[in-house]
Amino acid sequence: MNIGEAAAASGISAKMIRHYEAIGLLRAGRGANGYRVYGARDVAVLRFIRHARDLGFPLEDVRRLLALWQDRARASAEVKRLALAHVAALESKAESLRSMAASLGHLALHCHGDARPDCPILDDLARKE
Amino acid sequence: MNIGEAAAASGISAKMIRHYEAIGLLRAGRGANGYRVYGARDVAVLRFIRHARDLGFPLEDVRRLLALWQDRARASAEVKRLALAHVAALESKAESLRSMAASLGHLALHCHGDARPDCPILDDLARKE
DNA sequence: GTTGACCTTCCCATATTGGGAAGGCCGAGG
DNA sequence: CCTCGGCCTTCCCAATATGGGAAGGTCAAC
Repeated sequence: MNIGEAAAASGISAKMIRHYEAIGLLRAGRGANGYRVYGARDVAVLRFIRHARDLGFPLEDVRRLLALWQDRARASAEVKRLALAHVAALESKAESLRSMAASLGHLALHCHGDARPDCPILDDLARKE
Repeated sequence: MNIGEAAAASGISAKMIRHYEAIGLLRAGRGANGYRVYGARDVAVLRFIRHARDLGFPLEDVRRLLALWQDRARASAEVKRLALAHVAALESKAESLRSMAASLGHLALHCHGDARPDCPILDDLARKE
């Protein structure tokens, strides 16, 4: 299977597959013509990566998860530790965004939003502090 | 006032002040020695930028907000439009992160997290699909 | 007049994904 | 046999925002 087919099978673009290889997340065999060659196992790895990315894991975490996945003697405690740390990071970031949205939403509530120039949003951004 | 003092007064690093100037968000005067020179008005602009960044506005939005702020004939409708669009973007991203956290948290609930290798988290990442 | 704190510009790095150019390889159809 | 479309290769550049650090100029104080 060439890279295009592996991309279609895994849901990761060919561009990113090459990138993941460049940063050492994968290895790919090469055919006589220099083309990368993939098998079912490689596609499984790519899908694993995609699922981890879909959960927001940064690539460094993905690297560790892949290593754990491929280590039959792993302790699930290590996986759980990584996962819970990531959950905490996600929640923290979500809360930060939610808080920004709430602040700005509150300011917008008091903005007429018409042709007049008065605007509590700009007033707040211009506050001294 | 030199850049260091402007940085301290505005809460934006000197590094970023130079960057903002490089991308045309600000202009700064120069002294005879080539040093950038800032006044109270410049610091007010810098603070405006910082407040907008604190609300998560991307720099392109900050550029528009600055232009609106400095336009006495602005319509507050335009500011409100920008703000509400940003609120929607923030909420959408927050929801996306929250959803990831929930999915992963749910998986982690079912993971023993001990010395055994079985792990529903890895099983899920490795699912075919 | 030297020292230390400040300033300058320029390059590099982070993390992730994509666009696009220049060129090689392959299979199909004329 | 030749050509064309579609795939592959590598390499460079783009975006987000921020910071590190080098090499060198300036200034104020001692």
